[in-house]
Amino acid sequence: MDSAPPAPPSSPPPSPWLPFESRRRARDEKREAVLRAAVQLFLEQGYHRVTLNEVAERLNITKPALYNYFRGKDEILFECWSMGAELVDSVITEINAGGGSGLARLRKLVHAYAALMATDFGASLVRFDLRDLTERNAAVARAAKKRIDATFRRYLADGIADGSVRPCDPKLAAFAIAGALNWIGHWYRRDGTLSPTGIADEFTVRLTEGLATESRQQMTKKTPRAPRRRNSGRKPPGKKRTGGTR
Amino acid sequence: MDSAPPAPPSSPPPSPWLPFESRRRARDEKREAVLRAAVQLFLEQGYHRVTLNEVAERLNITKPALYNYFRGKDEILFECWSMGAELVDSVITEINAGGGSGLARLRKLVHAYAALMATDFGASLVRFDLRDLTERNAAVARAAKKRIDATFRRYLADGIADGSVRPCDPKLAAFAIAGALNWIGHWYRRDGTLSPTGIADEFTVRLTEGLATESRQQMTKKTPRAPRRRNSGRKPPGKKRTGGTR
DNA sequence: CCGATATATTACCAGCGGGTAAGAAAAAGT
DNA sequence: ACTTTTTCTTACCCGCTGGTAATATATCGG
Repeated sequence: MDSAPPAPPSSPPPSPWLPFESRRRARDEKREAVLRAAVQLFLEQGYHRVTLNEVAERLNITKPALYNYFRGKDEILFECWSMGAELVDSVITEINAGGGSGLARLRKLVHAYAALMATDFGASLVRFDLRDLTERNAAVARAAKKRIDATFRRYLADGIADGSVRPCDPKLAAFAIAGALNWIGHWYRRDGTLSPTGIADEFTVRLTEGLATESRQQMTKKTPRAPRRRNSGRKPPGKKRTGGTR
Repeated sequence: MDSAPPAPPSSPPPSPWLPFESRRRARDEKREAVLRAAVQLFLEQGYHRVTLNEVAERLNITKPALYNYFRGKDEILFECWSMGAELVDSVITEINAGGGSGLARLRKLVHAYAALMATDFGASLVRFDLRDLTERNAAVARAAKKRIDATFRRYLADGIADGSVRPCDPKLAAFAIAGALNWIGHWYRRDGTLSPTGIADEFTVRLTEGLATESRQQMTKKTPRAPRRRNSGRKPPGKKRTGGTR
């Protein structure tokens, strides 16, 4: 999330491969540029309708050049998915680090997750079909999904235990909440009238108002804004891959 | 056109094309058999991974035979989708015919919709990608989706107006509810531990408890069972297509 | 300026899968 | 029984797209 020192002092053009410009940027930057282009196309048109030629063309290169960075189309898909998974993971890590009741943590998660669903890599979490991945990578993805689901359930269970959440079935409640959130990734449009933060705010109240023990409980309005530098201890920015290879 | 009487008195085997049996059933029955086989495969493996050969094979016929009933693969997809849309439409029609407060009707819709998501044709509503359709058919599908969304919003707005629902933004609330419901189509498994009616019951309370004006309002427990096809009264069996062609 | 290495290109292949043409085999009509 | 019509099969095509080989061009260390 807050990794990679923004950029060397130079303007960041959309594509590092300007037709005949200095194409000497670091390998990882190019890799990421491929992912950004790919995730956008995949979301726009759907994985199967996007050809590698299209991805390459958008980057001013040709198809085989992609194979310097990825083993194949499905690996690109997986890496896009992983980017989203890492975002969620870092959100969860941060919430876990902080305190609060079960309900409070649940609300933080709902808010952050809703906002994530309005981003490309976030949406890719729910719009890509894991069956397009190799069995190995699909297993990694399933595991990550399971962790996320478990987190929702744990916050709910914790909330019931500490009295901040009304008794309910955590499994089904988590499905309901996660479902409403995931669906954002399907209907949200950048050019629409609703802003990501607006959606996140509204969903936070809407999805938890029925669960809270006190009807008008104080809604901790702590929008994390810029994450303070104070998490210097845990989570080093360096390549914290979720796992998965081919 | 729709002269075909419902069915000759005989048992309905899974496939009307038993290897070398009497293959003289009515055309529409075969058409539907294709759709049932197709929707199952599409959900199992995903549209793009299913070949027409596979569909045909499961029916003990060969690929070109399918072209006697459909113009192409994408039309089969659309017809599957339409089956689901018709189910939802009939649910809505039925609820509209009955009375009740906005909240009461919303709850009926949530309950019926949740149950639908646990069926093949119901799930196809949210698991199929409309971009695989021709532009013409996609437009029909979008229109149907819009009608469904509008219904959710209307019930909410009605509920706010008649005082059964707390004031809220109907648009976002509808998105939240519909999202949670639609997601069922993605995680529900026939062989799981949760029953469709159990899910429907739970979701009905979970998704509306926060909206109700009175916390413990009487939950009208009128399970309308499965919306049986061939409901003799309304919706004449004759090709009441949603629209759409190629 | 010169090899070595990373990076990109041109040209190509192979398989898959939707779709079609032509004709066999049932069903239905007469 | 013979024709007509519907239904289904065998055989085929062809375009598309992921992936590869061989080669060219930067980039960099020296």
